[in-house]
Amino acid sequence: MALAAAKTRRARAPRTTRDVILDTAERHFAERGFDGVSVREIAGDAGLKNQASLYHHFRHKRDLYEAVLSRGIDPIVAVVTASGLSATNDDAIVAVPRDVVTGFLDTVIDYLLEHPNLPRLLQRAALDDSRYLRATLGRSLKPLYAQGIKVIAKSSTGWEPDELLHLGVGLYLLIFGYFANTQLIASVAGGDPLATAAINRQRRFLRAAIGQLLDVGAHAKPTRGR
Amino acid sequence: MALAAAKTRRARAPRTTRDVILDTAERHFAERGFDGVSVREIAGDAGLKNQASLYHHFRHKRDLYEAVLSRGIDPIVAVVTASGLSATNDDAIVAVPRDVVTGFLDTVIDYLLEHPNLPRLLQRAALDDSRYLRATLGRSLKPLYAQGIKVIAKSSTGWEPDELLHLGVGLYLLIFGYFANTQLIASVAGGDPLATAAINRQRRFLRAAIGQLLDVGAHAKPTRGR
Amino acid sequence: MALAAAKTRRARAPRTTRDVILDTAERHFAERGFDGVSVREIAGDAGLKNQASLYHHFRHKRDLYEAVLSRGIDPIVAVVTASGLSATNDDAIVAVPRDVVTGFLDTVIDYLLEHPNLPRLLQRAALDDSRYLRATLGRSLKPLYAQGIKVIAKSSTGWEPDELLHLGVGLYLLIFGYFANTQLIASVAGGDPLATAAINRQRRFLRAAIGQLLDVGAHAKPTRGR
Amino acid sequence: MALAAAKTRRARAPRTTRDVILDTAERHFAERGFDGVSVREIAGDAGLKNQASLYHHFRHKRDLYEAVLSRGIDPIVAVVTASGLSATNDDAIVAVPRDVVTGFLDTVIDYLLEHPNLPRLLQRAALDDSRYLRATLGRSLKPLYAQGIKVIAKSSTGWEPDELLHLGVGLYLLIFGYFANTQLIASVAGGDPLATAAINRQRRFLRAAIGQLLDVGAHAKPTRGR
DNA sequence: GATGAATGAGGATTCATTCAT
DNA sequence: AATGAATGAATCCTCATTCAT
Repeated sequence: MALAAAKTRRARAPRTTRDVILDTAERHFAERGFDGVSVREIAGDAGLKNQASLYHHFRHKRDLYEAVLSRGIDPIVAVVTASGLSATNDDAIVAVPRDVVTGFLDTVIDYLLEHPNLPRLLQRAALDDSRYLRATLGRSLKPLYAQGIKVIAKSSTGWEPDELLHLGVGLYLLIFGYFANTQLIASVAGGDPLATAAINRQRRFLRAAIGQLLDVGAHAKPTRGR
Repeated sequence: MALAAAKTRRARAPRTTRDVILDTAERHFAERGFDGVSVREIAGDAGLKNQASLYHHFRHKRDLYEAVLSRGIDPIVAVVTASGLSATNDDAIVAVPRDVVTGFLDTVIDYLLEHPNLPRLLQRAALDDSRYLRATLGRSLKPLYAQGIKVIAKSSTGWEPDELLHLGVGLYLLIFGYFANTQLIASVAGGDPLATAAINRQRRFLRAAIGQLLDVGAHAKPTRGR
Repeated sequence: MALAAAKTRRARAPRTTRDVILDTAERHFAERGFDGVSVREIAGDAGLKNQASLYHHFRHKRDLYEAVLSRGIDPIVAVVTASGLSATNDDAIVAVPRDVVTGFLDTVIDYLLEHPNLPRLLQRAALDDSRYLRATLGRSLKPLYAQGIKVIAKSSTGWEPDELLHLGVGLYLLIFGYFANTQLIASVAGGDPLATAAINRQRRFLRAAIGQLLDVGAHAKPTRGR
Repeated sequence: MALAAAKTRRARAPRTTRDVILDTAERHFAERGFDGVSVREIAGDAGLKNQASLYHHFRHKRDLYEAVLSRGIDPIVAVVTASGLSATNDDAIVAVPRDVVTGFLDTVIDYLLEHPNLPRLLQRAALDDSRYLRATLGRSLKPLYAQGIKVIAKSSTGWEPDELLHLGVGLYLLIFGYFANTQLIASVAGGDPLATAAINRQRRFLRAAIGQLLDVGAHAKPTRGR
């Protein structure tokens, strides 16, 4: 399928200089942020002898950054879209069976494991006042979120309509937050959060947790208000 | 109570230059990160005529940053510790009743609302490979997390022991993630995530969600393994 | 001969930016020392519009300084080595006839007159705790000194072996000290120590003085000890 | 005598802050030069908590430097003047017997050993275009040199009158150069040039060398001219 | 497509010095 | 006599970017 094809291409095809630059930049931007990385570093680590060479491929540092972001975000959007959790026609949206959720989770997690820089990269972009995220925001992120909320609405029980937005955010945080904060988790909890065993625990935890969150069901929710 | 007193003091007491610098730096670091802020900016916004003056109070930019972090983290740790969710004696740890959880949530949320820079500041620090977080990590964050896991263990049902670490991380992400990502949420979901109505929805959502997550209860969890 | 050729090349060849920087830096470092000169000054006097340009050729001020030192010291070492006062094979070392000493002196003095910054530059480096001299020290200065002592041993009479090290230092001081301290000498003795007449007197003085120092000979040396 | 008294006073008397500053500054200026030392360093090492305190004793860094120089040079001039090598009345100048030379040498060397910073300090000042040395120059150094030449004239044989100026410089270089360049000597020759054994060798060397230089005597000097 | 060289602007930090206390 | 605080100017060095080759 798409992912395997991409993987193969990435491994076999003679990567262009542009791709090497993008890969290097992705890693650096994820690790130290836009302002923490210099064009010189990226160019050097990409095997260029001179920063000027990089400007042949990207007119500005910002352009490079946005290219890295797009290249990182678009496939994720595609993965989510392709997972059967969304539909182009609103009427076609139906409740998602639990095994589809499980499949979706596994697909996303697998993708993040293959692209370990992405979660941090996105979290950083999100913090940066969406300064550089703007380009991709309107185009793909916003509709994706809207679509996701609709699916959640169909697939969950017991939530008030206005709580669904918060549930959507919560699910996003649970899924991506773990991978974006591996450094902190390692420091605080010990062990490698990306080790196979830890990942499997996280898979189980996410399945159970999301299952619980979708089905507030018969549970008597505590008194609200305040 | 303590918070009100602090608020008053903060407002009335003749703030020292050092405090003004810290406040200004906190805001800037939260908004644009360590590398995105120049000492000149901080000094200027703090009312100093010259960056040199700042160096009279902090020997390095990094020192200032760490002072900002400590000043931000320590009270949070104190709030959590004082919330009745922890105990110095392990044997004294008991299951936390739901209304205590609710009180804890309200306290933390109130605190974060009063210090709106903190969540982003911490999220940024967490992403930075904990470079600058290290100092505070061992001292307060790590033991706080360990303590939290024990409380969760007593207060939850249906989780395997090795899943508790992930549950702890998940609860942290749900609570702090919302406040750290208000920019992104505003962009994607629209509306001001810090408006009173939104905050109240988030309070309700968190109460219900955390309730659900603590009680996996009789639910049949999906098959694990993989 | 070699010197003339070098002189011509220096004057005619299209000097590279790097060479211009080195020349400018040499003059400034000699006149005011490493700490007394700013990179801005050097860059400006070298015709660069910006200090940043200088950093394209030398990564640090210190690197520039060491390049200046090496470029200054190495030819002197070469001159001394080529003067017939040394030999690669220790067995080949023989007493140096007086006219060879005279020739050596003239060569060295001619060289110093052509590079009037060198003596001060070296004297400054020597005072600086050899901080920056280290690079050149082990490589050329130390072996040169060792070799020189051996030649002096063969060419002198009447000195105890352990006094030869001091004689070597003394000869060095006599030869280079005059050129390194021209400013002081001018102030104290009046006149221009680099005027032709003064230089000729210094040549005569050095010849006679070195002759005397090499041949303690039949002279009854005063009682020693203490 | 005077030196012993000074020594005692230095050790016993409650040194004033001003003296502590001068001592500290002397050491630092000798080691790293005027431009290589900051007022902050001197103040700190002198036990002051703030640089401002230093300005209570010296209005400018330059004033402090000149005070250090004067305090260092004046006693040396006094020592030389008191050594019997000079006279206020020109007619009273007579040839100096060799044992007086020896006594003079020992006195000077003893003094330099007690004030190990002085030689480097003076050598640095001499290199600095005598910028800061000028003040003291006319007052004491110039007449001292003139006087010294007269004594040398009476005490030496075989030198042409116009060579005496160079001989005077040469003797100065031999005596002070060793102590000013101990760092370089240590690096190049190995061993500690200020160890007792090395100092004794230097004493013997200087006695013999100066004896030789004063008495060109019957030696046939090489042909001059050029 | 790549690179050596250059550059204006700005980075953090230190400088000597002053002033009120 | 001493010091905390402040400050303008300067420090070394790096930034992103451009241009000719």
